[in-house]
Amino acid sequence: MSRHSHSRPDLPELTSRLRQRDRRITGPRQLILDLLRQEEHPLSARQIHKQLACDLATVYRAMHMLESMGMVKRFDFGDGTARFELIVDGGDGHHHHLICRQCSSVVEIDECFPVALERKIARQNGFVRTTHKLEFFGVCPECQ
Amino acid sequence: MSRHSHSRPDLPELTSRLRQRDRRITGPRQLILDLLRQEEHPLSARQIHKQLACDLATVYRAMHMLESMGMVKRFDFGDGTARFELIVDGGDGHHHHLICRQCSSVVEIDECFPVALERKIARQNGFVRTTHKLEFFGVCPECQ
DNA sequence: CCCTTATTGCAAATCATTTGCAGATAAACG
DNA sequence: CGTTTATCTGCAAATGATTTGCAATAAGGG
Repeated sequence: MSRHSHSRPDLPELTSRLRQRDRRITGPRQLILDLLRQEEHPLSARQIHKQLACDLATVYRAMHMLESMGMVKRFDFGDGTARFELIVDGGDGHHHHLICRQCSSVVEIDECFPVALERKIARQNGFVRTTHKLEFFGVCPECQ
Repeated sequence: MSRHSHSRPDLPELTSRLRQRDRRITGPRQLILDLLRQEEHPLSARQIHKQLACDLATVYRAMHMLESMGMVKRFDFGDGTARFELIVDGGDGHHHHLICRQCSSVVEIDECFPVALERKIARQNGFVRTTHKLEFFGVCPECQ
């Protein structure tokens, strides 16, 4: 069962989380949340900005706030542009992607195998509070 | 056995590879190769530049050339700065790191577990020519 | 409805990286 | 060795992502 079968929060559900944390429910924030809500894949700040009537700086500021609130997760596809995804399942949003290096299409990878590996590596090196970033790259069926 | 027990090429060995590919053996390139040769961990262009008497742009240009020649590997620690490591063992330099989010110290992880996983994910999604980027983050013993 | 304070838009700043260009210099040749 | 020539380098300016200062605006409480 894919994580995309998990509940996608509706907009009031999302904005109420802002209210609970003393954050104002503004026009731009509603637009941004509503857009992220409908997206399966991570979006860059520029992509978000292009589709909405609000400033780029506002998008970046909103992303920082939402990230610090644990509502969005930042991903890094190695092209120098951060991408953001709404966390939909109440967890920490940890998962991975498979990205086509030709057309940049994205497949969400729901399973996370490296956890066990991560624990082992952490233990071996005396590290604590470990996480990891893992993304896969290749050429998708369409681009072959 | 750690990959750091593998042979570390000496400078003439490295520069001769440039000659074989019709690349000039210049002062800056020798400095850069000699510095990378002595480093265990990836260095950013800025770090390289700070230690050498050559222009930052020259460092970046050298990195591109060396990367395209398969002599250095680019790593991404998620802080918006590329880091480069000399490939020492004749392979493709593929490996991973464990990075302290406090002091930025780096541990090289020699094993690569996700290969099998990568194949499975590639097959399931019809992707070909896949790779992956995987880095671990945590807090090192000193910073705890 | 008013007040206070968070938030926004806009422009300018910052940071990593790239690029244009004229001068320097490896490497080939005689 | 000197000449030649294409490759490199340094410097400065351009680029692209992201951040920040600040005055104007707008939530949300009273």
